[in-house]
Amino acid sequence: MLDIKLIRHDPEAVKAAVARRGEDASSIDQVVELDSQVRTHMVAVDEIREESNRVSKEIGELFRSGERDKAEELRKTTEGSKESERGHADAITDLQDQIRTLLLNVSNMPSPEAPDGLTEDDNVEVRVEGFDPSSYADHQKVPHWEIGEELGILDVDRAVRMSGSMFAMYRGHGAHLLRALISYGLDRNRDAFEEVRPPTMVKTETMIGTGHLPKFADDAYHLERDDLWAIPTAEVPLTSMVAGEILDEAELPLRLMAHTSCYRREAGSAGRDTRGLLRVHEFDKVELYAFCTPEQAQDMHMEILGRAENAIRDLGLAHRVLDLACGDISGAGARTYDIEVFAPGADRWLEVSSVSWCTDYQARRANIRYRPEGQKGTQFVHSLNGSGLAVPRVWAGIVETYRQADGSIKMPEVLLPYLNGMTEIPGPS
RNA sequence: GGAGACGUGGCCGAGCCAGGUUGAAGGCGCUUCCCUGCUAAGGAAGUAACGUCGUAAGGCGUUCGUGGGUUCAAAUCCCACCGUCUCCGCCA
Repeated sequence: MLDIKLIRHDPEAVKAAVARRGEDASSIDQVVELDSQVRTHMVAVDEIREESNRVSKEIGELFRSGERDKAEELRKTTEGSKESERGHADAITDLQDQIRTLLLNVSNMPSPEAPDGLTEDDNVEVRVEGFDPSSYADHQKVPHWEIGEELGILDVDRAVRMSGSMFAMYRGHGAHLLRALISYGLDRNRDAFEEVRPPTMVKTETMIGTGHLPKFADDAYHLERDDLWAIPTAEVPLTSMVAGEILDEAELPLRLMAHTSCYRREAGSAGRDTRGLLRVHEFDKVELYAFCTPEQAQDMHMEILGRAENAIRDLGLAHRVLDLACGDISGAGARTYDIEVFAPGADRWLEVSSVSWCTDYQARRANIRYRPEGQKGTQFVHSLNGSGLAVPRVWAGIVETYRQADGSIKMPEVLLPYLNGMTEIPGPS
């Protein structure tokens, strides 16, 4: 959520920033207008309350000194003020609801450094590593869904039978590889990030706090009977972990990581990318998350990006880093870098991480503050998040990239400590 | 799922039954100062957030789990919800 004071103070700058995303900024003008009405009513309410507090106190004193008649007389004078107060108070509630609804649908202002442009075609390629299209042998040009079936490590058909399309089931060595990737993703960040295993089903208000509701209700799974939502990412519980709290500056940056299942209905993408693991309703992910001061945010952004990229690099996967154009950054982000892995079998780039700096947009919404040392008062923290390791697509990249001529799959060196002696997934017998 | 107890400031904990000088006693913690050879002990003062008006000093308002209600007046009475604890039941 954007800062109402900033909007009040400099609406044109806010509109200009929002417009860089290609979003309609007219709601900012509405907010300014509604906000000034709110304050008019607030002054009125405060004045009425001040008066009635004063009178109440007087009545109390009269009662205590036994002057009941005078008290009764004074009480009569308060008649009517209540309705008036109620009228103003209701107006405030109503106006603030309108403002909130408008603001919840306004995305964060992109960083001035974020590249111009409205679509993914405008994303800026920051670097490409290990990618040479001519270097792939024929045995690598087999999509992972075919490899998975051939080796019995990925069973899409049976997963679909029990859960419907866009669900997958890993088996045998495939399941082992998945488990190794999760441990690998967590362990390499253990030096600085606290490992958390949060709930994956949360209350409605939790989803609202992180901005996934009400706007994206169609993208999430909802258990009606208990009014619980399946989280689309660990970002949801990790943000809520400290929602409403005031953190000590000394504990910032607060680095957290979590492995969870993530659940997405993918409502808008029926029929797209449905083969294999390209897009699934349920997947495992190691999420990196940090709360920090505005001063620390830039470095933290680079740190999370670096950690996510190193994990991919050390796995030996061809990848590239994109600096997302304003129009392609998701709602809460001010600046986002995507990491994409090249999958030679599927013959395409797969997004495996999206590292976002959300400035104080999420913190404002979830009310997460800190007390700057030596200063009075509190300030909103900055929040940052990025996938440390999104399992299915990395799994796919490994299986395709490391496929040998005999159909076996060599395991990347860095995973060996997690594989109990398994150095390859054997080829077809 | 059944029965009962409970939710107060950074923390502990009074107040609630009998509504009113209670933004809330007392203690701990923290900050500043005094005293003291050092430390400890002791003394004094201070110690919330948010909103709004104001150039400012400051004023006013809101907040005792959350949201409603009763009342001139609610931490205190009523209702709903959320959560915690104890016992029983069930269960990995």
